[in-house]
Amino acid sequence: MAASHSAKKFWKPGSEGPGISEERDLSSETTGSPVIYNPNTALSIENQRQRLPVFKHRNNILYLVETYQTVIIVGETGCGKTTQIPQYLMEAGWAAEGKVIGVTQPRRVAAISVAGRVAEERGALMGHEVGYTIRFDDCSDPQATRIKFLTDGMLVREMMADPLLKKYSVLMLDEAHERTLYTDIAIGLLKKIQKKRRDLRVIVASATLDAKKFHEFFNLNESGDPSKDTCGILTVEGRTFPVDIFYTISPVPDYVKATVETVLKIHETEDDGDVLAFLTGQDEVEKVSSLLVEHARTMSRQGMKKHLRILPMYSGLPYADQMKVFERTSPSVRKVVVATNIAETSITINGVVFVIDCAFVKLRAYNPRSAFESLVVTPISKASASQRAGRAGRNRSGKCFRLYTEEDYEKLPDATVPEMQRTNLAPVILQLKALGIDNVLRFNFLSPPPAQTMVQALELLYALGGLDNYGRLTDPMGLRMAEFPLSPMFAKMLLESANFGCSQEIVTIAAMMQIQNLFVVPPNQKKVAAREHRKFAVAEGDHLTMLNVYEAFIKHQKSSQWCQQHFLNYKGLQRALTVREQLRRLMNKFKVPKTSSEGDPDVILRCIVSGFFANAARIHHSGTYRTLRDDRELHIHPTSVLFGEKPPKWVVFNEVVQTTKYYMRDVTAVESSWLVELAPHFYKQAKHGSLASKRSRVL
DNA sequence: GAGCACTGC
Repeated sequence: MAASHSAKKFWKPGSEGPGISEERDLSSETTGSPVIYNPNTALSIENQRQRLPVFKHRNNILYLVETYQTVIIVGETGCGKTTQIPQYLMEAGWAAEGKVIGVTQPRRVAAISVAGRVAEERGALMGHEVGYTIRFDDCSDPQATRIKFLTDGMLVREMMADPLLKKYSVLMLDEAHERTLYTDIAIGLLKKIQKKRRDLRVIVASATLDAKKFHEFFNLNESGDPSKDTCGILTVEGRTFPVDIFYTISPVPDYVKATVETVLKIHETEDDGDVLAFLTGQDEVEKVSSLLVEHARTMSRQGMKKHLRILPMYSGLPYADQMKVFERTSPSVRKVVVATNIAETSITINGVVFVIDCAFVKLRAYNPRSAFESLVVTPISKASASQRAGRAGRNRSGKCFRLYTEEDYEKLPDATVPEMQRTNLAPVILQLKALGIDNVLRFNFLSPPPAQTMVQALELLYALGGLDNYGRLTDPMGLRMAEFPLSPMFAKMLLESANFGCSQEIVTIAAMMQIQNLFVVPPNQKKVAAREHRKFAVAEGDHLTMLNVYEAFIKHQKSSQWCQQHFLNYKGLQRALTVREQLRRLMNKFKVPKTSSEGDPDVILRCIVSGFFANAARIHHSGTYRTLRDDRELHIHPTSVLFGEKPPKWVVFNEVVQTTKYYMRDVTAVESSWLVELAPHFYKQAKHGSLASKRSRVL
């Protein structure tokens, strides 16, 4: 770990160059890309394993797991905890008698790549002794697999079939400091399981900041005598390179401009090494990229020897363009990746030596009063700043340019608000109920969500018929809804679809709505793309438009070329096929018959209303929409096919996103009579043929 | 007239 004792130096983007360095600690890091083993040059696997920092702690880790029910491991980047600890446990006998050592990851790719590495180290075929389980891809063997990597969401699913997780002897929750929704749920549930299963061991792998919180949460010792603690802590040093941190002298008025200036300054004054710049959204990424491309052209014309290659990176970018950031460049080219937060944890780009950090991130927020989610540009946390800086020190020592003052850094919160406290909880509450947690308000949350958010969730679940008057899961509706890997409104819509005679179409629509960025819009071909997309549009709205796209995709033999011609997300559509198949299987399980509307749109729309009635809006004389529930102003999202068209009187929508205004996404025109008919417990007929929510004032 | 952080089941 680097000491922070050198003189603090600052620089100002656009004026003087970066000054002397100050080294700082870097926080723990994700298990990144798979390591490639070359038998000709590499050390023997055994030798490599012993050189990892975690190896020195092997016996201590085994002692702690033997002694304590829960062990918190603070493992820094590159210490080897994820790949080694499960192997130590297996070697010590924790996988004997058919027991399994489970290791969770927040992301699918991480689960696969880490499993691959461990299988390779053990000389095992993937899916036998070592395996992984993620949605749509179970590469494990119930008899043979001893070490199993899985996503934390998958672990929560497994609890529905096996509430005490009997097959596991140890569960290690990796990257717990990220505090993703499912990691937090798993943590709460595991604490409950541990009370019934004293033999179950839990290892929480986390960054320094959160270790104490995890320890307090898991320690069941109330005697005040530390020798009776049920939870231990161990810190394992990492293996990363030092990163010098630079702050600005004064606050930066415009970080978009400052990012461009800093890239150019680095290019002029610094040695070789690629640049990674963090911004908050697609717009900013495109803006900075295009400005830099202009500068790069000018510099080439002026005969600058070293070239700049500018690469935008965000999740909505077409797959082929995303892949470009991983391509190697020639030594005469400096790669500049301009990215959203996707580059903070989800992807790792090799060769990055310089990081530029604007101090902001776009985060989901949930307003329990309006029941709307929004995306808000928020200052990052210190943990996040550290994570971003660490991206510069993976291959050799690097530099991080923070576009804010050290004083402002000190004001940042230590950690990001856990997802549990920023999201709509209806899916979580439904799942907890299905797992037998009757009183969800008293569930042992690591960070309890706002009570009002829970009440909102309970009300919605009641309105959907998933809960009864006593808040108990209904049988069969609630039980079945919980089995769908979708939010409760979708589950309700699917389960009702047989009553409307359109289960085939509804399964397709539900699957299509799970994919993001179905319509691809390359920034330089906006008009052509829009023209192609209009070909699928129908007056009823986005749901039937998506159905059209899917059916056309099938008609054209699921061709990737056809997708490209029509600016459609091919990988997304492939995913929709898989999701659809999974949903179809669940429908069969619940004996929902296959029926088709045979071209009648109304039955499909009515079925959508049966799930999404709570998300209804009517046109206001001002020309904008108002929610039926509480008369809030809404607008049709510009990505909707209904945007710019003659606005229908009544609509239902999938979700609301708040940016500059409240926008409805995935919008479909409906009849007001359907709302009263299909949700009589929710709406009643008011004066003047209008509708009113039973939960708010009559309009 | 105008907009889409990132995961996961």
